Amino acid sequence: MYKDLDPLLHSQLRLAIISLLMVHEEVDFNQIKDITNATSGNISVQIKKLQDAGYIDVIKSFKNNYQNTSLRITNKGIKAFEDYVENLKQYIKPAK
Amino acid sequence: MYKDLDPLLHSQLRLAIISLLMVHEEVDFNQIKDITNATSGNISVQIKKLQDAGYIDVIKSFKNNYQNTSLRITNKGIKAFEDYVENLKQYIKPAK
DNA sequence: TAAATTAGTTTATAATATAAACAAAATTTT
DNA sequence: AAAATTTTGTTTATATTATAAACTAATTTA
Repeated sequence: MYKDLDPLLHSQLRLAIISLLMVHEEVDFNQIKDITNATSGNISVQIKKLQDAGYIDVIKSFKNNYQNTSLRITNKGIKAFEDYVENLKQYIKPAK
Repeated sequence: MYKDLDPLLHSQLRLAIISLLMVHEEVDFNQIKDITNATSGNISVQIKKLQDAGYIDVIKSFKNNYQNTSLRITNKGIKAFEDYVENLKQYIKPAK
């Protein structure tokens, strides 16, 4: 009945990051910081976890002389998100 | 934009328990064990947390000579669940 | 050129989920 | 009827996780 929820996505900050990436083609570090109000350290750690899982691609470049870290969701990430939402529905839309 | 998710509900097992209680007037310890496949210890701890938060009432009685622990959701619990779901929607239904 | 800002990483800590070990009463087995 | 087993949980220990503090390195400003 209640399927397991992917622990990588069942985390407020990582879910917010993935959610942003489902809507915007590409999102960078500072946008995430502004929108989520999380600390840089926290964001950095969660990005690495999502990257290690193959859920996102991390693109490092330079923008007006500063380093820039940009993210894109992968197909694997999209699938994981969709599965997560599908499973989650069983919890939040309880039907008799 | 992304509102904080109540940490008490953003936990797979506690969410499953609350979800069950949103559907069934009263649910007992063993039903939770059967449905969730969680260990007794885990369930016991999570029940206490939900009780401490005032989200559920815990009714201890005897049923055919054995102790029986039964749960009911409180109004506060219902409100918390509804708020949680409302906030969660922003994460899982990302709109441009 | 010293101080401040930008952009992020690494490391430490605090909280949390989870299971293992334990307890107490009831039942079954020998 | 004593010993072993089952039922119904609780307490305690451990492993994982989320999060922030401390740090690094480059750039810009005073």
